[in-house]
Amino acid sequence: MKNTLSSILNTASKKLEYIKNIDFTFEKPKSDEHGDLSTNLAMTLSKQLKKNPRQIAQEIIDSIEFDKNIVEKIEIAGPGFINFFFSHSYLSEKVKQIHAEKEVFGKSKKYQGKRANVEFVSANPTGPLTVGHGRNAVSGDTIANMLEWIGYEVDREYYFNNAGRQMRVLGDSVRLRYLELLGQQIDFPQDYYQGDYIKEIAKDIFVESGDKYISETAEGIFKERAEREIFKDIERTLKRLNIKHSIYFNENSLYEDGKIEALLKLFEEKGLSYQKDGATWLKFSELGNQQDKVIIKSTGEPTYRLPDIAYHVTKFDRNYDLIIDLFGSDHNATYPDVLAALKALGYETEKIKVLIHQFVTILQDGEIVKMSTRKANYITLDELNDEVGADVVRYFFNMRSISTHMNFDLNLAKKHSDENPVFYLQYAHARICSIIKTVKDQDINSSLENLDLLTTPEEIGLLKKLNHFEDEVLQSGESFEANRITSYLEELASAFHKFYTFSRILGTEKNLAEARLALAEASKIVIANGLKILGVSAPEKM
RNA sequence: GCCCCCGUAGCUCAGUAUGGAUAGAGCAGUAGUUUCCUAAACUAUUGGCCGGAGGUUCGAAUCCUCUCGGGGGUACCA
Repeated sequence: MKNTLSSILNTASKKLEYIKNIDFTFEKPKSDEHGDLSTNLAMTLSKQLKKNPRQIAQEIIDSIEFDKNIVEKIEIAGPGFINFFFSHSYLSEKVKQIHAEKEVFGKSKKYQGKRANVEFVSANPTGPLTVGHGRNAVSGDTIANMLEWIGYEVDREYYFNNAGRQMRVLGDSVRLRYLELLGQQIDFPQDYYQGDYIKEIAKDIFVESGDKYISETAEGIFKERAEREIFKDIERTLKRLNIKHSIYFNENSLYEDGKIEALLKLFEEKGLSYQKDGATWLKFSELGNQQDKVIIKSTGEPTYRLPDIAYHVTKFDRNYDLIIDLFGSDHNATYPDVLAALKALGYETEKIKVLIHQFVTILQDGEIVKMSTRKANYITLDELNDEVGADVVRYFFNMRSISTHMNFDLNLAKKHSDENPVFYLQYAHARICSIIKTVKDQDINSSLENLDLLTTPEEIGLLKKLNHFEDEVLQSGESFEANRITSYLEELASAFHKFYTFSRILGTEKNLAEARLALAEASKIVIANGLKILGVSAPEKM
């Protein structure tokens, strides 16, 4: 729709100098009286041209050439909006396109040939994924889906770290539990991992090998075993949500491949690093950030910043056109340093989009549950999945903007109440499947020949909604906002339910019945495609 | 102290990028709809000083300043 209008408006550039090289923007007016699409172009131009916006709007309208078969009328309204009303034949033409394109309807080639990397989850294997990780996982995977729909070739990447203090503590937690099983008196530190899964891993080792590892260090078998088991669980949890990463990037490889060393050398050559108090510092204060930070501790161990920077260098080396980092707000202090360092090294940091999602607050029995992996006080993603199912989990996380602090009322989610709109969408889809089956039995087959018969307000409302799908997908993908898709689908389902209520297929004159069936089938395709983007199933029956 | 996010209807949230036309939706509430393709639906309706105060503008939920409230950060932890 927007493309069609852009090219129509461009015809005005033959007569109007100021229309040249303008990137037209359109919005969908809130009220139907204001047309199908609208632009505030004349109002924007009025400042620069110093003319009355309504007068500019009139000039534009007078200068454009358009086909009455596409645009029925153009109006100037309010302070200077130009409102466009599409013709019925243009709107119904979309039904033919949907029938022709089916499951690829809505896909765009705009970013064809471009490659994107979406890094998400990236939780270290220290325990089961929590509800908070769930938000990250679902958002990341859906963003990847949306990018694919607008033409990108996408890699889904998981970055993890199996060196460092965190994992050492994990290994030692298992070791202590193991010693406990051997009958030793242990002192289990408070800041160690308290969860039962630690005891289970220790028990497995004990059952298999007895006291064979009584003198083993934390870094050996204990850490290895814990990491392997926990990672396996994480992958299984993600798989339940239909999430699968294509690349697992291990921090260790950065050391093994000499990437860290090379980076350190580069910093030194460029005069960006210096030594102080036995540590190596990076001059972030000269790169526009608040203060210098340590990249190598006096103990010789790097801080997380150094491998993070090196890791992002590899993303640039892998030639992505778009690099997305998705993480929780607890990490919001780390990315300015990484970006500043990359920029100083000459990388095009504009390619990196850092998306930060806010925390999920869990309400259980009206009380906020404070979560901490270490204290084992959390609700796992698996538990949530058990309670409400993957469709609800995916839809729930997708329906809100990632920047919002989300309240997740467990009791409510468990209830399966009407408050969850995923059922509303799925029901619309199931209903259509049911109609198609019923009317096929009565020998009614959809036809694209008489779409001009679709003239009731409900039919036209549905046609209009279907016409917006491609624009919505594009806009969602470009802004990385899945909640645009969920809102759109809810409106589409609502338009369909209205159509269903007022436009019967059975008992209607044949040509009209066949046209209505074609419209219903088109709605089914679009709902299914939208749900596909979100990673939610489209059931045939409910 | 400083940085990031949030504050819009009883509840959960859109709308803020690019300022525009009477501020939207779902749920809850109220009143209705089914001899008829799935009532997990539909129709009508109640409900708002867009946290507050200034400012910019022909025009502000949207931009600027200040302020109040909530969350997350601010390590030689990740």
